[in-house]
Amino acid sequence: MIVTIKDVAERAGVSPKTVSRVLNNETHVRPQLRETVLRVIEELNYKPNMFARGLSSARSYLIGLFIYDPYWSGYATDIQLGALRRCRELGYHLVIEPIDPHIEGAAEQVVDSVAGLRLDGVILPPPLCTFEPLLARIEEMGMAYVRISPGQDMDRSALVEIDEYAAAHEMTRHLIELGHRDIGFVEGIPTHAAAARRYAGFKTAMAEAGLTVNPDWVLPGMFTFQTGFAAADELLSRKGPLPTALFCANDDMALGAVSAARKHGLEAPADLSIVGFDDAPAARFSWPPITTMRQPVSDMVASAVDMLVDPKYRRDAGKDGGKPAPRLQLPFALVQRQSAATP
Amino acid sequence: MIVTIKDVAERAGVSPKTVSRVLNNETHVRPQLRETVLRVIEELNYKPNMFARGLSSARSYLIGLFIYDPYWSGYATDIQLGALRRCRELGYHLVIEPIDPHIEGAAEQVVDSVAGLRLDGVILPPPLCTFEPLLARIEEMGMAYVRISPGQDMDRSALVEIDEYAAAHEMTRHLIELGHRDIGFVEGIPTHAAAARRYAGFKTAMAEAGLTVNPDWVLPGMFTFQTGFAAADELLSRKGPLPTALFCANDDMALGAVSAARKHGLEAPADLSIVGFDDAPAARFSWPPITTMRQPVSDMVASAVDMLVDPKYRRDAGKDGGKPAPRLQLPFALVQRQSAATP
DNA sequence: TTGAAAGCGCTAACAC
DNA sequence: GTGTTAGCGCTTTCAA
Repeated sequence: MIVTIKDVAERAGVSPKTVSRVLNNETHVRPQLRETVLRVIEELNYKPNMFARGLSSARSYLIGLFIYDPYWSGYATDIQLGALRRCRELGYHLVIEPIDPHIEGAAEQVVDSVAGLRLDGVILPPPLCTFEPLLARIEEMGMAYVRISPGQDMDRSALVEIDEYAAAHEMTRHLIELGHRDIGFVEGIPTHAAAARRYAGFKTAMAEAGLTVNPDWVLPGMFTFQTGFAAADELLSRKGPLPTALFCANDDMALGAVSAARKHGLEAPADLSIVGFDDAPAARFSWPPITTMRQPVSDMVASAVDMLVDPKYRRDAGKDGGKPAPRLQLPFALVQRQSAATP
Repeated sequence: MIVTIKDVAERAGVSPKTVSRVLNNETHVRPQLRETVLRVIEELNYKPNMFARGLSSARSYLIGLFIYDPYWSGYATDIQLGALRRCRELGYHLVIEPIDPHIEGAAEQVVDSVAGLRLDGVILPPPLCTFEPLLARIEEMGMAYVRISPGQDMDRSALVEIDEYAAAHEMTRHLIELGHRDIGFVEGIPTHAAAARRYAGFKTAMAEAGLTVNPDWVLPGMFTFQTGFAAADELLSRKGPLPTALFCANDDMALGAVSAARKHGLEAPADLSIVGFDDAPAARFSWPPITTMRQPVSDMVASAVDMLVDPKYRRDAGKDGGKPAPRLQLPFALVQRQSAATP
């Protein structure tokens, strides 16, 4: 009923070890023999048992993706898709584990619970990539991991990112070139280091253009629709002068801001230009479509998978303090849509 | 370095088998011995190796969730959360596998690729729960599976659902009681059987109230923001008479419809009542918040996990043609928010 | 370039 | 109630 490596070996007239060699693309197999084995594998529809494999070798063909995203923004969506896609391409499987940093001991518990899975590595997107208890436990267990856009501790582990600072700088330039001088900013989660770098890029671009940042127009946000809504709602409720443009640190908040503006009888971009960051799916389909900064999130996570699969990151690699942790920077791109225009 | 069952056994002064018994909550272990073993496990921070376990037993402690949701609606979000949560509670892990039904052979390929994982079962949410090639392959492989809201083939396998028909009926009644007589409907994906049952519930409720369904006001949709937007956009562009309420077969489309209405200078609910279905997270936070029908999606999937973990659904259970496939129906609830009012 | 033997860490089956 | 024995299906030695 269930086909094992022995069945394949018998039918192909070779030893199990030879089949194993073919399976793992090892060298030292006569091309002709390899062909035969491959054919038999096909014929018998043989699928190697991952458990037997994992038990006797150092690899599990399993990658972990740790997430915390209670509001399931478009960002988290892309993260998953990228990981899923590349895992599929490489013959790996993805194990997703949510972790709530606010729950005492949650991180440790999750890491322990996957310890038995012998994951080949784990991927840490924001905000978990800067969650210290989690990092500590992962390192303690000797697991390989790659962080996505941590924005700090750059030499601590492999990471993939975009230049958040430069991207925010470019977005701000875009607003300024459109003719805006009074620009507000809705910040992201304070503990998310990338959020700080976006704000830094904004501030620098303003200063370089000889513009001052009005502190009253810098609002707190948590990267969610509601906090974007709340920030804009609060801003637009005031008596004083208002900015002509609002730079939200991500798309979900920009969407919320558009909604809040509407509540105040204001339309984007006619009455207020609103831009986001990330290029989440919803930014494309909302009304108006949101001008944003595209981050190749899927590609970033796919690269993270690549790093984990690469032999030198595997858990049996051993630390060679020599090499610095690899740091991959992917390109970003301004996506002009209809939520921003001349004031 | 790595703690095995033998280490625990030695330290506790028992045999490995006894440790195994404790691990698996088997009977026939003296309470006192059990205590000792548990303490040693704790002390040594022992984590059973899933591979060894899976290799020698029939269980993998792995559940598969197959999804197809290119637009990552709120529905898919809840599906995942429910599965993740219950798996965590039961000590299982979730392996997520996307399948695109439009790609020739994709289903077969995915099922083959997880064959080596010996999943304890797979969960099939819409629209995959009615995708024949997938079902066929899963059955061929002898895998246990539970479908979510398939709406057809009710005796084919275990399933979890709500009474879509009754729910849509109730929502329509709500609109009618609000005073609406001219009600439009935006349909869901045609191949999604549950979508048809929602429409049926709508039609019956209308008929029962002596109201006619204007076929011009029944628009096609695909359960996405864009198709909801497009449907409403098209409807509102017409010269003729317009409905006073629009029942969208899910929340994402309702959100799109709200957006389209706005494009035409119409506000919900003042100018047009718009309701959805599902109670997706976004329905709560949009402006206006969407009146919708709550489906306990998370609980439904959690129940599906329970079914799969239950011994009698495990892959070593064997088919006993006697028992009918279990069918679990969970309660729904009307959630009145601000997108619907009297005409 | 190939194969034989010895486990990997756990649990099933069977003793005691 | 508890322990012993024998694998699960693969990969790793190491020998040929």
